[in-house]
Amino acid sequence: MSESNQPIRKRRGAGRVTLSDVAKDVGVSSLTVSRFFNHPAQVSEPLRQRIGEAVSRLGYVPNLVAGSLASARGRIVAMVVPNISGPIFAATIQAFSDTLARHGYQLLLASSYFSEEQEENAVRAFLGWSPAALVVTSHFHSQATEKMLAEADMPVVEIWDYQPERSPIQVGFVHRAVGVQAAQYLLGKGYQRIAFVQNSVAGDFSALERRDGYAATLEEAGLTPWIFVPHSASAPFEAGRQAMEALMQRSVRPDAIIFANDNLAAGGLLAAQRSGLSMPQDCAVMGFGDYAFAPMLLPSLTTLRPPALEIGEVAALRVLQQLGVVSGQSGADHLNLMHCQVVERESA
Amino acid sequence: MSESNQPIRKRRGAGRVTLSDVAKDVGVSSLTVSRFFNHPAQVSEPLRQRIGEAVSRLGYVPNLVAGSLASARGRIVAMVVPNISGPIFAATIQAFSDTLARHGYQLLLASSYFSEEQEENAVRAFLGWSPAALVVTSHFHSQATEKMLAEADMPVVEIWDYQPERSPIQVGFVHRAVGVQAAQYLLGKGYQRIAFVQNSVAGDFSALERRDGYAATLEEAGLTPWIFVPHSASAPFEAGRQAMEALMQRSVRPDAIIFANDNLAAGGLLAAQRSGLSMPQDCAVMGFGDYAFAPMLLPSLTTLRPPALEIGEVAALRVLQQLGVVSGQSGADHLNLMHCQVVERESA
DNA sequence: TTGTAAGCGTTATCAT
DNA sequence: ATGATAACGCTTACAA
Repeated sequence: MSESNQPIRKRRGAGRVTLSDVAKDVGVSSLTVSRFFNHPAQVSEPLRQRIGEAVSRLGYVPNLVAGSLASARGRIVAMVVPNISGPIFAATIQAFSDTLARHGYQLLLASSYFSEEQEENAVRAFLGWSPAALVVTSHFHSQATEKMLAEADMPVVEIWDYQPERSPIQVGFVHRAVGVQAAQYLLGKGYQRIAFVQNSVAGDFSALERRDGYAATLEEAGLTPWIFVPHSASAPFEAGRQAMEALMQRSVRPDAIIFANDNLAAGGLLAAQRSGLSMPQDCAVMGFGDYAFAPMLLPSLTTLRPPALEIGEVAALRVLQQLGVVSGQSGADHLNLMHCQVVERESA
Repeated sequence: MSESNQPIRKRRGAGRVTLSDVAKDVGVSSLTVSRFFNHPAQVSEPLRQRIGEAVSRLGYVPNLVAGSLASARGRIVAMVVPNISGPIFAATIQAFSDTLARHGYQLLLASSYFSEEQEENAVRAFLGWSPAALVVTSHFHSQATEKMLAEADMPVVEIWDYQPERSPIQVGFVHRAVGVQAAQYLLGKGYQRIAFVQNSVAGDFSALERRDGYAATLEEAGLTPWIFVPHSASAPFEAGRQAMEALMQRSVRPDAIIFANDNLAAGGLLAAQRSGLSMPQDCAVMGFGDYAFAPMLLPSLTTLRPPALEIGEVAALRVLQQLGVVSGQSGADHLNLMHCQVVERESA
């Protein structure tokens, strides 16, 4: 029998090629191979050649899990958004993920569906991976989540919102100001009886902030806010239809409606068409989000365009700066105020 | 001085509460605390009580990185899709992520932008995390990616495609068949001069398979396929417009056009409207994808609806079955053939 | 520029 | 039902 005392040791690691396998092959210590990856400058040129050759010949894939455990800094960034498939956050996720990937970081993603409980679960699960950074959406969190964010030993970013008094890095805009912006736009156009249709999704608190901005602006102008609340269970389109029908059969009709988002607005517009109304003559309509379909509706939808892509990019950049991966001044750059833009089309 | 010989040891682990901290607090070995999480049945009731109490009092968060290294099976699943923000894959990602999360698995996500090179990079990066499973989109991969998939020591799933002869689990539909389906639908409606407009994105090979299905069907019917190729650099809307204008100023016009996807179709429809054409009288239009705006166009868009959400759900389920997390028969369930559905609206 | 030794926090093995 | 010990594969601190 030859060499039968070779340790079997295939218990766990299923025979993957390891750092020391490469090291053995080249005839150096595993430390040197590690340096080859993390500090190539510290390895001599001839050695670099031979190691590089061995790495690709052996098909070595660095075990990032082991690396993270050893260094306590994994190249993963975790992100929680209300939803992935909505037209709003997808662009942010995409930009965020791409910017990270360009620097060797991967994205761990979960959605909260505007539920603080689900957000909390996601954050808790993420923390176990000790990600390099943690990104959450808006400043509305459960107490437990707040606590985790405060104690988390890593950069924390809040996106799609802007609360200068909060300590996590803020990348977004002030929703209340967006409500003001919408109301002012319509007032400037001469509309007087301006209604606001709330989102049918209960947990969308940011939409309520936009509503508050609208209400305050109307009151300042000496007008009475007029808020319609759809049945909370209904789907967006349906809620928009509901709102439009209810509002237009009043004896005193609104002359303009701000919908909490473009989905609701689209539902409203279609309902109006069906009733033979012609917009914006009978009633102006304004949305929020500038979803892909906004320019294709009839009439095309006037709406507010949030800087979705920019938020993703800047958030990623701030994370990378905090991690020291890319350079950037330190000042008050935890504040990143952005703005929505009125996209004027036919409906208002 | 009291206890000044306490080991400093704050080198790396940044003072997080560990398993053995909890164990020390309760007065058991860390092994028992580990069991409390992974095999609760093996821990006696009174101990379970005390451990549970200590865990929440100390705010212990399991270190998933350490756990993964020790057990060589992390609760992470990696997924590569062409893009996140497109209207097509978002629903799949959402459903996939949610189904996984329900079973304690997290989603690691990256996008390839229909580039085999970017896909390869993403897969390579993911493998380092030794995810529990790996999901990629379609069967078009670089050689190196194929090799990695073949050698990966974990369940591999290909979604949005169906190639029964391939070994990874297949969850999706046959794109060629969808091309046939579209052509047959239009032929059935009596259209004769049916054109196909290719995607302007170069790497979208699946769209080419749909085209081939269309071409074969026309030839079988004794008709000549008529394929329009937009400038490869142009954006989808723009490409659709381009195609529509080019095709409609021919002396012999098509009486129906199949666009590679709904974005192109929307561009085409808008261009037609602008030229004063009325669809489908002057020319029928059919898309692919059933994007959110399809019912809101004028005319509303007839298109093929892919089972996006279902793909995500089933893919997640198959992964969980392979991992033994949920039960399921073993047979030939690596094959999951689904179908697209013609959504008949006004445009064709 | 290269190497040695000591963890990182958990789970698998084997024992009691 | 519980525990002692040895991995898991890598990186940091300290030497040489």
